[in-house]
This record gives sequence, C-alpha cells and structure tokens, in this order.
Amino acid sequence: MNIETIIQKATIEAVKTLYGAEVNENQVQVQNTRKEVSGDITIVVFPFLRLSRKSPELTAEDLGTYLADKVDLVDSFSVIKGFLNLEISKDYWLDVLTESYNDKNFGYKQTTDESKLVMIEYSSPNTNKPLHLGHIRNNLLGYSISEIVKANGNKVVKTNIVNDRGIHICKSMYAWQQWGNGETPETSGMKGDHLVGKYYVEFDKHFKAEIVELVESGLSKEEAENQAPSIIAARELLRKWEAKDAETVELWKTMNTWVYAGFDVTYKTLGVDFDKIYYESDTYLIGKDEVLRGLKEGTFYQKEDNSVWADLSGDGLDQKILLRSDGTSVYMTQDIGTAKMRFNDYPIDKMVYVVGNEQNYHFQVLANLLDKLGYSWGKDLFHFSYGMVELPSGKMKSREGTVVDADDLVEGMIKVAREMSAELGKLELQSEKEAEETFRMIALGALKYFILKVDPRKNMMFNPEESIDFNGNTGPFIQYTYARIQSVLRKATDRNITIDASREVKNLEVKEKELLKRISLFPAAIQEAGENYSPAIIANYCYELVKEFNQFYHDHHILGEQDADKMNFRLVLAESVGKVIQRAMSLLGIEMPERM
RNA sequence: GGCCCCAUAGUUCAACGGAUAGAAUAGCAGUUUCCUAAACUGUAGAUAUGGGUUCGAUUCCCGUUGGGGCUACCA
Repeated sequence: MNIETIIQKATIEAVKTLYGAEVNENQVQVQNTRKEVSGDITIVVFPFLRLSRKSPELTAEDLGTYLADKVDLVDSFSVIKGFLNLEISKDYWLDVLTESYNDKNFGYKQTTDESKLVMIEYSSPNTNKPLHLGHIRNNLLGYSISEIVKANGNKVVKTNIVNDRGIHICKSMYAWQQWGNGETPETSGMKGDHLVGKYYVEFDKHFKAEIVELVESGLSKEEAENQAPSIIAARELLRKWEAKDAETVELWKTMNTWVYAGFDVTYKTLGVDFDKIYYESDTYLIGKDEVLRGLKEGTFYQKEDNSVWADLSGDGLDQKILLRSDGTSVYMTQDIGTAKMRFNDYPIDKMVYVVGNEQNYHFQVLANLLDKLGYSWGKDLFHFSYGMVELPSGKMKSREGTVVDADDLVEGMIKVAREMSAELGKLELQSEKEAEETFRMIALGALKYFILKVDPRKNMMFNPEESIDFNGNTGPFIQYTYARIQSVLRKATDRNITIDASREVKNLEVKEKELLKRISLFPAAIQEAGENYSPAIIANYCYELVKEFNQFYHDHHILGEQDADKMNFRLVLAESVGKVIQRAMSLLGIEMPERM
C-alpha cells in the first residue's frame, strides 16, 4: 500500500476519533508537500473545520499529534495555516528504493484471470494516401495508451481497422487509370502509399478544374460537384467494386497492396504494431445487413429514393444516412459491421476508439445506433477523443497537399539528430552503425515525447520549420540523462566496484530523499495515466524525475565519493532511477540509448 | 443558424476547488582541473473580459469577445 493511501486511511480514523464524524476519501486531500516547505506528505485540513469547530492551525495540530502518535511511518509534523505537513520515516523511502531496484515490474500491475479485456482501436488509415502528422499523433497515442492500459493490469488487444474501400480509394483508382500510364512503385521508385496518394491529389486537381468549368457554364456549385465527369466515374467504380466486377476488384487489390507495403514501413519506423487487423471490405456487408435488419424491424426508415436513414432526433441528435440511394454503404454502416464482428471475435469488456475529436458526433451516433440495434455494449463504447495537430499555416488538408508527411518528418528529424551529434562532437562514442541507431532513437524520442507530453484531449501546435527541440523538456533530454547514468554504472564496473542494494544506509540527504520521493510516485503515475488515458502524465512524471536527478548528479560526484557505503547507496539510487526512467519511457514507446 | 471544444509568460506546454499559478524555450547574467556542458545556477516575464457560487476559483456556473471543430448520399 502506498503512503498516500496509508495517510488517508489514518486521517479518516483520526477525524472520527477526534471529532466523532465520518468523512469519505474525497474529503481527505493528501498531496505531496511543496518543495520549499519541510515535510513529505501534506494534508489539507480546511474540509474538517466544520467538524472540529476550531481554527485551521489548531485542527491541523490535533490531527498531526494523532497521526505522529498512531502511525509508525509518521516521524513528525509541522503546520502552516491549514496545511498539515508530515515527515515520513527514512525506512519507508528506503523500502521504495529496494522495491524499485529489485522488482522488475515496479509500478506495473500483472494481468490475472480476472483481468478485463480491453480492445483498443487506433491508426485506422485510409488506403488512398500516406500517413501524415495527424496519423502520427493517433498512432503514438494509441500505442502508448495500450501500453499504459496493460501496465494497469488489463489484457489488451491492439486493433486497426483499415478503411480499404470506399469512394476515396476509387478516386485514386480512377486517376491512376486515366493518367497513370501503368506506373508502379517499382517503375517510379516511390513508396507505394506515396504513389497512390499522388493519384489522389491528381484526382482532386482534375475534379476541381471540371467544377470550375461547369460553374462557368451556368451550373450551381452543388450541381457541378455532383455532375463532374471524374466524380461520376469514381462513383461508377465504387458501384462496380461493390458488384464484385473482376477488373475493378483486381485494380483495387493491386493498389491496396502497394499501400500496405508502404504503411508497414512507416509503422515499423514509428515502432507501433497491432494484434488484429480488420478490413472494412470484410465488415461493411455485415454492417449493411445490420442496417437492413434495422429497417425491417422499423428502427430505421427508407426515403423515396431508396436511401436508408436513422431518425435520432428523439435523442438530441440528427437524421443520419446509413445506406445511399444506390445501396452502397457509408462510413457509419461499416463501423456498425466492424463493431459487431469484433464482439463476435473477442470477449471484449471495454472497447476504446482512438479517433480525433472531429469525430465526436460520429461516435455519439454510433453508440446510439448500436444501442437501437439491440447491442447492450453499444452505450459502453469509449471514444478516446484526441485533439488535432495544428500547423502555423492552419489545418492540414491532404487533398490540398498542405500536410506534413510522416515519413519525411521522421527522416528529417534523424538528419537533425545526426547533425546535432556531429556538432557536439559525440560521434566518437560508438561505431558508425551504433551511432546511426542512436540517431534514430533520439529523433523518434524527440518526436514521440513532443507529441505525447501534451494533454491528448487538447489541440496542439506543431511547427515543422522549427523542427523539434532536443533541449529542455524533451525526449532527448531524458535519453541523455539515462545515457549518463549508464555511463556511471559502466565506469563503476570498470573500477571493480560492486553494487550491493542490501547494504545498510545510515542517513538520507535532502536530495537523495527527493529522488526517492519521486521514484515512489511511479506506480501512482501509471494508475493516474490509466484512469485518464493520458500518456502526458507519464511524460510529466518522467521529466520531473530526470530533472531532479540531473540536479543531484551535478551536485554529487558519485564516483568521487570517499565513503564507500555512501557511494554504493548512490550507485543503487542512480541505477534505480535509470530503471524507472526506462520503464516510464517504454510506456510512451520511447527507446533509451546506452550512449549518446 | 444549431450543437460541441478551446482561451495561462514573446512562444510551446503544466497546475484532483488549496499554500507565493509551475516548466521549457527565446532574452539577459553566470558555472567546465570533477562520473558525458544535449548539463547546472541566477534574472525578468502570464490566468482574454464582466458577473456569480465559497473559507478559498486558472479550475465550477452565466454573459461577452476571440479561435477551432461538427452539422455530407466523404472516410
């Protein structure tokens, strides 16, 4: 049991004994004592004034006396206004050190037979264009959340629903047919997803030109958008695809294969993976069946043009189309089918969708529709809604080419890492091959940390011009600290110093205790991150620990220490910090270089 | 028009309703005989606006202003 919980329970007891009143856990605010103030754990006593009918100071005095007396771990206390600051005994902090040093799973909860099965959907790309910065945030969040949910003792199935069919693919297909001259990834030397994306842009170019022409000839913009020859051709391809026209399906397969090969490279670079991949081409028919069932049962209704709709106005939502007038299915139809298929495949306790907040409405509607179709789990779907990545120039639009390409971005950052290392004269530390691997780790560490350290729910600003910092509150800063710890440990080994974690410790210095306090918070950070679905909490935790360590490291020359016991203790401490950093960062999918 | 989200130093981000609103960057001023200076230390700088709720509000509620999203027979 961690110290906060112990203090909280003891305080509830204290209030009961002293004032004869019951208080619940929410009323007992236990927090870490501010650094400027002496003490380790602070209790806010304002909520108890009503019960004690005394001043804040006297109330705190009462509680402090009681706790110091009854709780072994509380050595002493001090009172500042309505804040009761408790001094926790040395033994507690040393126990934390022993645990973090010896327990490989320090901070993680193990899965058991009772563990919940959480399915987490993320990435979910369209197969008509390469991944961009927005997808990067999605992928990094999805992967990290999966790791965090796992660390909280759940079973996790990472899943990806590939939007491999639909009008968008048909646009690329049509453009390739028209203007591609048989170009392939092999003949062009382009990565498959980039090649297909090129034709998506090509389509839009022609489409826009046609609209301009039609509008000039007197049509309204809306009419023009519906009558442009290229969109009619794309729709025809979609219809043929759904009718299983051999030639169309063949082209579709070919182009998707190119795209998958490209995606695989990008996923590998980003270090994300999946346990189960679904394809909409497999699930949309199930969704269609479900919609038709709903129509038959009177849940949905059909318009004169044969399109099928749901009327959700009774639930504060709108009319929603589920099947087009030509009978083809839309995004929502597919999501219904995918959900059904998943719940058939797995005993899912909780379904999490990692999808941008622009789709908040979509998921409200989806949950509502599944509920109407009679699925009890419909209401329990959790949309992990993250904010958009904004550029200084505004929103990214792939059709207009104003996107930051994922592959280009990573490549550019590796280049920056390489140049920066050369500039700092770090290249001699390792062989060329190892160095290249380190640059990769640093570049990805910078990118991942930059994106994951911000509250996922909020929109964030990303300026590719300024690239990403390698100094300050960044991934490389944390990696660098880790590398220095490893360096100290290597040097200790070189000098034949053995590290003994069981040796007795006489006294704790302030900075040492500060570090132990930080380490002790790791399990709580993981839990909080899990409850809030927020990698940012882990990033923040890790940064505080690292900063604390850097100050310590600067002030205390571990290997220059004369007292052998003290040196040993500090080595144990350093190694422990390194382990915690490594575990924390692995929850963000960030690798730690041994040297940099 | 309707619905939803956001607003904190020059900039990018923090702050379960709790102590003097924290960091990082950019600026200025310093620290390398010493385990990696991608480090450390000092300095200056912010809650858009008007009300309300209470012991206490950046946080909760209402209004105003400014920004973003959704409101597709796109996905």
